Amino acid sequence: MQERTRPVTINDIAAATGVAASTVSRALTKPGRVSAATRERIEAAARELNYIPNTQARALTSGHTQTIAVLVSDVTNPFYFGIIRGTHQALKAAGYAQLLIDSEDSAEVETQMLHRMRQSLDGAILAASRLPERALSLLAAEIPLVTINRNVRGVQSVMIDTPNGIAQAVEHLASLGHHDLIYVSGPERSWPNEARWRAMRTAAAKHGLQVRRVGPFAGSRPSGTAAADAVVNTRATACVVFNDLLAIGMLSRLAERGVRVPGDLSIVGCDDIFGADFCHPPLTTLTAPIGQAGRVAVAMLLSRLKGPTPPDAVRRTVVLPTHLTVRESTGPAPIPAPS
Amino acid sequence: MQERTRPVTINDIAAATGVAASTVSRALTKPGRVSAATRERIEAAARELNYIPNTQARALTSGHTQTIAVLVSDVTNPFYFGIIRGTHQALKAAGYAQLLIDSEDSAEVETQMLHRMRQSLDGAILAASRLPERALSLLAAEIPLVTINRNVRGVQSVMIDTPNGIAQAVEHLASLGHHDLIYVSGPERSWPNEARWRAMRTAAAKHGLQVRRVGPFAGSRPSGTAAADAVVNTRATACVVFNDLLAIGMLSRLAERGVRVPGDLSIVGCDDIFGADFCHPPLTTLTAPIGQAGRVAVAMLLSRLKGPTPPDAVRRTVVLPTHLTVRESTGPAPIPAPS
DNA sequence: AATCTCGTGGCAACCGTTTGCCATCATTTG
DNA sequence: CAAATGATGGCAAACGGTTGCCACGAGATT
Repeated sequence: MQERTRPVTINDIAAATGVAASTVSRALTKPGRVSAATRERIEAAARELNYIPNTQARALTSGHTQTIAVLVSDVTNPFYFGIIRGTHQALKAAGYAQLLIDSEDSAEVETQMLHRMRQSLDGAILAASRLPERALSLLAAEIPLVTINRNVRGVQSVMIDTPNGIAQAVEHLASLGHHDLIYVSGPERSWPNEARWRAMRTAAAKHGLQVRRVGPFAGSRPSGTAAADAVVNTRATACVVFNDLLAIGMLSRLAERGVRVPGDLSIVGCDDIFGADFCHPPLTTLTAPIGQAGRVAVAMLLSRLKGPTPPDAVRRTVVLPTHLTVRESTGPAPIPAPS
Repeated sequence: MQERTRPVTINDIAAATGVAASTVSRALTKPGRVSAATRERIEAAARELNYIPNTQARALTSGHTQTIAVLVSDVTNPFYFGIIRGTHQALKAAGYAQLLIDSEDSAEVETQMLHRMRQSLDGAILAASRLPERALSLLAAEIPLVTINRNVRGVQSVMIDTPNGIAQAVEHLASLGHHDLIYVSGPERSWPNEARWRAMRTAAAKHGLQVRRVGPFAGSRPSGTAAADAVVNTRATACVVFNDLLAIGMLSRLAERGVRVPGDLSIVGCDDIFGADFCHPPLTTLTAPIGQAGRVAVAMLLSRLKGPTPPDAVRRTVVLPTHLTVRESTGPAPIPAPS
């Protein structure tokens, strides 16, 4: 029925209460700055008129947009769902909006987007950045940044301690009698991938086990085919896989080839994403506190936006623990067939 | 090294080229309005200085924020991944930013958020709105809206034609010799849920099959337990389930109870979400073009934002076809045990 | 040759809010 | 009782663009 009405502004409130616009502004944003009496009158009027502050105008002077970008390298990767959920919750609770950006696995898109939007953002959370270290530092000087699973000097970060979990996984496999392990590598330039591989080697060494690596593979389901084939060729009896997505892809291929899991081959994934518990067989995996990672990242970012960077009060890096969740994709090492 | 530099403004460019700021503005936004020569000079300077227009300031006068909100009822529901991906792609291509909002399945949050942000948005896409029809119409008057899977007079929408797919599913089950069908119902107030149930009844009637309904259940994995138990009680031989998430939940419970799928019970899901192909057994399901739905929704919204609502040139409702993807959760009806 | 057009660019107001500075008045202090 | 102090509110200038209106000059028209 009614025309699209012009939104209520502070001027309308000022007119309604007979004070200046500046007083309205202060009453609404700096509670102590005006007398309690007038503040109440103004607040009443604001409620009455159903006033909603204009974010754009606010941002223009204050420089704060109340918006945080969350960058993921691929929105369809279930690993990020948890993160997105976590950041979303925390941001919403703090009154911030979440701008979701898919960097399409491209460092260029990542920089471009961040650079172009920097005036519209108060900060950004980088889940799995593909950026080289130098570019990341540079960017961090332009806009407040928190990375997830990426450790760069001078940039706050939340690290998921998968390496430590890897040790648990290797222990688990060792106790099942496996001697010959494979690490199925993810993308070469992925930071967590390298960390996992290093952890795997040290853990294997500690238990006196042999460990090799195949790959690199993309951390996606389709790559599972090639990965599975590669692993089968090695004749190893157990493997730890870069992430669950890849592991699930492998599962399909192995079923196709008639390789029994865990009868012939035990598999450990990483992350415990959606699906890891209902694939077949359910995946033994390193459960990562993904949602928490998102929430913590937001907390770090926001605390920095509030206090003007108290040098050390803000912790630079937070490490979140992981643990091994044993399901059905791991089992005793097969008795070697007499050759 | 360098201080956080003040961003380049239109005035800087004006100063650099010796023209007025207004001319710069026009050169950059209304190409025909200035002479080619000056425009080129200005563009060169803009490139040179690495000028990035300030979105907030632009929005203030123009009223356009180049931002579209995408509302989902639960970010962690894999059904929305596809939609989010689709909208994201399309929006990015058109130079819009995507603001992701989780309505937490609450009509109240939905209205609140939309209302509060309406000044910061050019429009919104509602994937699975929980809003009553009236509220939706009202909201549509406030801010350009496109709904997905929700048909309300006067509101543009993208409909996924699952009902038609249901007919295919019933046909499939009929051909496998099933006579006694169950529809496992989703949330009561869900629009698509009702549509699916209606389609199921007419399809069953057409084939002379018996069909009942159990539920309502939440469209989530945990609800699968109760749903599975309910279905087993009915002694039906086949069921169509509101969505894949619920179906996958049922699968787990059925395995636990020793009910074989499809040996004892055939199951058809809806949506073909991530995971439907690798659960156990892989789910026969109605494949919905989810990503496309997101893209189409964006296209509809943007075309309306451009042309000032050419009454009919903009189609009001677009229907997207679905098809049945047969995997391994459906099979021949069991031979009834002699009682 | 005088006028009409049109293309081009500048001026200045405006979008809604924030904020530095000043004026006012009441209260406290010496 | 005069002066200093502090609390409170108004004025006006930003913030970075956009846009209506006007002015100027060149080419076209009569």
